[in-house]
Amino acid sequence: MKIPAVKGTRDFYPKEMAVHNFIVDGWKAASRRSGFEEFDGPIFEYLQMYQVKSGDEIVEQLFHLTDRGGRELAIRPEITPTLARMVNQQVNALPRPIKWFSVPRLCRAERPQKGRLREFFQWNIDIIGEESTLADAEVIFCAIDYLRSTGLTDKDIVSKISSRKLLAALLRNLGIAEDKLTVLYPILDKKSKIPAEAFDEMLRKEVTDTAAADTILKLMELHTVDAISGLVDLNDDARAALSELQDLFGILGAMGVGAYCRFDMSIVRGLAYYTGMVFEMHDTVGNLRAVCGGGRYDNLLRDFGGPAITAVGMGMGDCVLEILLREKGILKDDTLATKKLDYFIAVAEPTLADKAVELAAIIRLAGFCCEFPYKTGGLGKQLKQASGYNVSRTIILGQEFVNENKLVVKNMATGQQEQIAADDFVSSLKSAC
RNA sequence: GUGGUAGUAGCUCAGUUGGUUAGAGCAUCAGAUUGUGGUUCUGAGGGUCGCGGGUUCGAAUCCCGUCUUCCACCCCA
Repeated sequence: MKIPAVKGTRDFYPKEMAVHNFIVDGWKAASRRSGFEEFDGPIFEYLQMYQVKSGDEIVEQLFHLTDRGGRELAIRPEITPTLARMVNQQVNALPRPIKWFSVPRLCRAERPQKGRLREFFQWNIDIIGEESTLADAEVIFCAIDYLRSTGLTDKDIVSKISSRKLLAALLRNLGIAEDKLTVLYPILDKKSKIPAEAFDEMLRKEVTDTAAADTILKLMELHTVDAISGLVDLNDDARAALSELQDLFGILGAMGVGAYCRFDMSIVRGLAYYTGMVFEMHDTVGNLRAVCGGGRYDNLLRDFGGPAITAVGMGMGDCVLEILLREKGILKDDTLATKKLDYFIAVAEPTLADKAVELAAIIRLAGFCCEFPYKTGGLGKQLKQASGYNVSRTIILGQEFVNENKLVVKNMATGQQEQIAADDFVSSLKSAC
């Protein structure tokens, strides 16, 4: 009986694995460049962990199970609660600021579609315990640093940045009640995702004051921080938030990634827990869903039973990223080798087959990648095999080994070959490591 | 959860108004090639036509159901 792969999952054959590793290796390298340390947790947690800050709808999109001890568990749909739990457990012992990253495998029981599967990987970086705008800047910088390292430019991607703190202050200034804010965030977040008329209607349903709604609509169109003060009167909170944003853009400019960054009031993020800077990165063409998103959240650790410590972080999924990298021609099929050997040993004299195994083992123990053929057919066939294996050098064991203990070492790129005494070759391996 | 789309070899796809033994390219394996590789030529293997039911003398083809894919909606941590 043939059992199919589960809906919304992927199989990583060596070819796909090479692509996956290309992405993950890039993520990890960028994280380390900015001084983040890697962590990971279990792939399942108590179901309750994901009910703390989410409603029932989100819990429905969870893969959950009951174990034999009756524990209600869920496969992790995100790593942030695990991060909060882990940090809380050792919060007094960890040196600040805590700069951690992770590349967890996550599962969500959603309907699969373009750029979204039921099982995926997500790069997360977080800085915990640092209030300075420098931390906000580092998170954004690190994400841009990675994308730039793949070959994407400021023509391809843009980081849209805003501030919940600023938005909240402006909305309060317009007479929006405090409890209305959390209702309004998810609506404002849809601004660039739905037709203008539909957005207009949704907004006016919640904001009955026509003048206030008009002002909100104008605010959402703004793309420079300075334009805000021309549009509305600023109170102290708004001025403080504005100055923070200006700081942030100043730092990003000084870090050399200003061209990737743009102020965009319409970036709100649907989630309630963001309290400060929020950002999303998109392809400039705008066909795809966000490549990554994040922001500052002040209450996360506290929500999970810890102290009130501020944090800032972001997540980047592998699905949209891979689509983008393919669209931009950065990832192509057959550009990534699934196998690469330093040496392949070809056997020209069938009696030397055992010698090939011995020599291969010596080369491997010296730290090099090496294979020998299982079947010693024609030499031509073995060289063909070596070509397929992406080999740098092929060692031919033949008559000269029988007569003079010499190896033929063939450079597979140039086709040139030379004879080397077997003992010299082995000692050169040892001196190389 | 809702709507649409498609499903034929490992992959990409042909397959006539329903009609004999379902084909091609690529890939794989073997041979040409018993001391020299990526090319070329020859051959071979590989199919429950997604699965189940129905209509029919006869179904890859028509109908129903189901699973899966892709796309959009809901949602997006």
